[in-house]
Amino acid sequence: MPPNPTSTRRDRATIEDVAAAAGVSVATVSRALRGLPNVAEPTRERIERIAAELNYRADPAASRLAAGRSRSVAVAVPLLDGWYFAHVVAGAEAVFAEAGYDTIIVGIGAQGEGRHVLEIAGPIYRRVDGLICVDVSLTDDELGRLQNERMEVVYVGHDSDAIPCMGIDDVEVGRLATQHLIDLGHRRIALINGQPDDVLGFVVPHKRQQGYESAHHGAGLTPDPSSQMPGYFTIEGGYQALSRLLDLPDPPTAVLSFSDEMAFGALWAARDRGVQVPHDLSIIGVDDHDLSVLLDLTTVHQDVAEQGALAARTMIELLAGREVPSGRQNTEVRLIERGTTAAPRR
Amino acid sequence: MPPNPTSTRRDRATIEDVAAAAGVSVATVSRALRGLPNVAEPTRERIERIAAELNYRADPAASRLAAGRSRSVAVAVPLLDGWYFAHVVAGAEAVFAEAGYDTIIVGIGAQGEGRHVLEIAGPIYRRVDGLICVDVSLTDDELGRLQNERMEVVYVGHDSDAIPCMGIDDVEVGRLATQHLIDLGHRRIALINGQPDDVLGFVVPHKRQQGYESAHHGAGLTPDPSSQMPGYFTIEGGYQALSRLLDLPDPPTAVLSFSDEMAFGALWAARDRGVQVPHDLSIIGVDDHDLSVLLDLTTVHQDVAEQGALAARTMIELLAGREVPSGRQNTEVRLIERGTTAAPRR
DNA sequence: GTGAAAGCGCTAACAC
DNA sequence: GTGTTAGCGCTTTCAC
Repeated sequence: MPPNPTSTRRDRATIEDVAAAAGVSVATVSRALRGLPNVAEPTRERIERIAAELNYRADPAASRLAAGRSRSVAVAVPLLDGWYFAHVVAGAEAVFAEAGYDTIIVGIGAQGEGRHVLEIAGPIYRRVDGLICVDVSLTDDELGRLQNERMEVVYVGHDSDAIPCMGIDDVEVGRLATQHLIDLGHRRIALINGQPDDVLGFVVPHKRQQGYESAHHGAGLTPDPSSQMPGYFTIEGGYQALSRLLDLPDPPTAVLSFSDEMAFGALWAARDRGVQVPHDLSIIGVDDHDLSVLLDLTTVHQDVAEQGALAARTMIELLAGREVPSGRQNTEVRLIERGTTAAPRR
Repeated sequence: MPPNPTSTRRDRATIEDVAAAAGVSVATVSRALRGLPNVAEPTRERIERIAAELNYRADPAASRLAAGRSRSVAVAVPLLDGWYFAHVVAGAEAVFAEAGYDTIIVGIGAQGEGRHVLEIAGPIYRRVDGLICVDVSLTDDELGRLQNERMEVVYVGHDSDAIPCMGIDDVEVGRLATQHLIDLGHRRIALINGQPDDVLGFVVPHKRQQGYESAHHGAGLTPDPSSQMPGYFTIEGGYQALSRLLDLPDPPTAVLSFSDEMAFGALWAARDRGVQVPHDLSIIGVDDHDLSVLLDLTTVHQDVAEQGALAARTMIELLAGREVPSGRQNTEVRLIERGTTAAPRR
């Protein structure tokens, strides 16, 4: 075979090239470049210099294969284009990038009709060191299988006592928002919820609903189940939900929407119907979406990017083998009073 | 060394397990499972059945190392939480997932101050087969280096004649929006642009501005450079930009914002100032953001998710070794007239 | 149509 | 503190 130095394989320096140039073995190069002990300082410096000159970087596939770690994590979300999910992912990605981890995104598809984690097992299998599930639930079996493959799992939104979970106090969110409406004098408070009835143990709306109910009970009121509509966490869903609520024989004077995006849809429906907000109807959301201030929407603020960042930091700790308390870690929420809520007209 | 069969390595079937169970060699298993020729149909079926039973999937790191392809792509975006970027990524991810590719997201950081592609080389180096740059530019040198490593590159938004680019006709966008305002009778039409002066050859605002200018010229008008403000493609930036425009000695009667999010900021500023839209001021955006209908914003519609999907399909073709025409592939745009534009008051 | 064997580029024992 | 070496699990010639 003729020597063919200018062919395809001109590309990249390997660890052997660095070792040869530095006059050491590949093992030493590997140690030096990963900051492991047992490398003399002058040796390390020389190797680092040469590696830089040669523009060498370890092939991730090769190190994954040899070491069993890929320095990448997956973030699973129902849909990528929702405001909430985009912000969680953004928060997580920034932290992971900083720490040298790659972020693989996996869209599960909303409404449970989509791919389930059984299927995302494909992208995830042996490809990532950890998985962050954002409002995506794993069955015990799935969780067990992942952990059996030495994968770390962190939840955002969902709850579990087996693994670390980031989120907010959703019961408090429901309570806070409902109490605000009750304090204003409302008695018929409708709900724009998530799914009609909960598909995959999506616990967030359940908990918010608990808060909604407890606020009612605390005021000696009984919530009316017939004024609780699914809004699917979309603008369109919120529109539909409020439309139906307004068709009720005894329509509500106020509505709590479990997301700002659904509240936007509700605002839209109200406008289409000629219903004056807040005079005829008060609307309160949850999230404090970037546009809520513009639409003057009263809402419960949460820091979504921070939850993503927290999840990422927790994951990094876990992957570093450090102990992390499983269970919930909540970020603060607070009521933001704006113009879409007021006392009922009578 | 004592045999230790029950230790850590209990996890997963390897290709050898499948080969043994099927009574064939690993080579045949590999061929069969990847749909390559030269496998007898009964053999293939048997192998597929056994692989399924054993829940076998090829280790991606091992195949990457052996084959040089990782079946994953990177999508680089300035920021992940903008509406536009979230939708491009969502569109691309769905297509990639369908085709069995993993999607790695890489946030570059807005405004050029962030990490540049030189640095994203880290996550990207030998880790992905291709890179989609969304409003992120590569220098010729960077592009050359990537291609030298046999990576395919596709642009969304940006322009290049060396590689395939997805987008819209940005000149037409600027022209269409400006013409709409001119047709309504406006003569002092301000602009809310992207960066103050263009950092990294971000060509999209430039082209929209060309359209803005050509519409002016076509009507015998001369655009006023002093009424062109940077809005940084953020809500906040749009707010600031309109605030400054309203402070001008001779404020505009209409403003074209190069994104709906900036237009939302402008709407907000107008409201804060007590400026009535559209009576005192017309505002038109670009995007047709999900919330534009709610804010009754006149805008130029584009299908963002489709651009991401197109980019992904193009990338898949490229990676399959099929020919793809380099150069631009535009999706349709159209004017959506809503309530924020009207004839000037006098 | 199928198998044997040589790597892909790295990490991790272990020996020195 | 450094080198040797045996894999990691797959793909891919090349024989048969």
